[in-house]
Amino acid sequence: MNVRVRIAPSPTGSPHIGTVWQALFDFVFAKKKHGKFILRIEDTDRARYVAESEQEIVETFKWLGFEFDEGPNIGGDFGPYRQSERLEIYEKFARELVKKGTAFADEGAVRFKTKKTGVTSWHDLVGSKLITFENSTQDDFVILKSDGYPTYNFANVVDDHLMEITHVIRGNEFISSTPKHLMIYESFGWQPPQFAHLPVLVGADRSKLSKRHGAKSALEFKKEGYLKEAILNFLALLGWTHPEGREIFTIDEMIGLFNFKDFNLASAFFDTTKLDWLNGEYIRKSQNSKLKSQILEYLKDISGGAIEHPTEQEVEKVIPLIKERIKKLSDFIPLTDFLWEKAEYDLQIFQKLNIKDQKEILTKIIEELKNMERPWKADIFEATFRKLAEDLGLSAAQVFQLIRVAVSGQLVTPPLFESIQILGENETVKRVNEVANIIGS
RNA sequence: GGCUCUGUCGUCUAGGGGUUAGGACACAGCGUUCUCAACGCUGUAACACGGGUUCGAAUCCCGUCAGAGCCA
Repeated sequence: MNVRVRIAPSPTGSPHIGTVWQALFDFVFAKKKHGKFILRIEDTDRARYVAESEQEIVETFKWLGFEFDEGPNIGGDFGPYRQSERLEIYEKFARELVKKGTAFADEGAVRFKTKKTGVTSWHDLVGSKLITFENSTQDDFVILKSDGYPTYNFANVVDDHLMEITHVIRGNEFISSTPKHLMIYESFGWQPPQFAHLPVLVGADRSKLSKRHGAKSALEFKKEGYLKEAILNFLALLGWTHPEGREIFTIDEMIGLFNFKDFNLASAFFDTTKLDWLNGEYIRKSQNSKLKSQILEYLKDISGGAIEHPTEQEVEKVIPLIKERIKKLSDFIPLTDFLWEKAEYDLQIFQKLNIKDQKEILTKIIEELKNMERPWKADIFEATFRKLAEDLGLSAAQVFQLIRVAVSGQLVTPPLFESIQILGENETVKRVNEVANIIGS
């Protein structure tokens, strides 16, 4: 059997993380079965239609690597994959059902006549279980609205059949409408696909993640400095478990091992705490050269154009210093900007140091800096200021921390010696001098 | 309200008749340390509740409760 799986988002806004989570399993299953992954735009809800979101859907999937085999392309023709351009098809099939007697006209709309006896059931792939509905609970339902647009229930079935979809993988909010879908397949005499109803992702209030509840779009995560590899890995961990219990794995590894039977049926709370950790893990194990281009690309992205500083060489130099200190690409900025920009000083910060006579100490530090042979060497730098600390009756940590704040205006920076090396001898002395001048005794 | 799905540490989860209920994140403590990280070690923390079956139930069955979804 040639497996064909579709993801069918509605263009009601930039796809949020719940949609991406669904798409991940659609994609992984299709690849696992060496089948086709298809994108279809379900735009029959005209009230909520947002034109740009079609492009955002394509852009998001492309960014995450969900290459689809069939579907619209950026800037290309959405035509056949957009339901709004297939209205005559739904109308034709609705008429066919009326002719067969399983649907009837009702105040301008067309309504499907459900079976009222017996049961409708199917074997759901997720959790491998039988789900059964009494047909007596299924009311007649509208398939074609009076404005000529099909309802979700109808368009979905017709398109899935026409596109020869073999596996319908979607959220379990559709479990209740599946008996309706099955009845439509039956009255056409069509072979229904297999169903896999995934649990839904929920937000802090335990209700389904949605834009209305402030669910972030996938592209916002990109803006916040998350790597796509980390996002994908994190999403995979919600509901699915690697057979060896591994927490870190690639999508390719997942494709080889995936099975719906192993899915956890409970809805998962989307909590980014672990995503932050995973993102840090991915950054730490990234090759320096790769991380360099990721950071440069990120900086360019958020500034919306070319940037002067940091340059490629500057980023390269600083990467070993920050690699273990950033969880997100965005963390790069506050940690390093004092290196390429003028440091800003809030004098209150010096009080937090809990060191007396700072002006005098800074003067001594400047003296040492001026006497030190250039270029400064890390070991000599360290020995010099350890000695100075001892002479002043201070701990080495106190002296280093004072230099740190004097040079950066911050309590937290990358390692001091290395930072100063990037800053340069002249700039370092200049900054310490400035601080010594503005600080009170 | 009817129907359906789901309940294991704070979060993501493993397990699925006999386990000290395992792991990861987070959190706390200790170590290392020029700050912060990273790293290492240690710790706190869970089977929703009630019945039943059984020698034995977190695990199987029934009910209750709770949450979610769809429909009205």
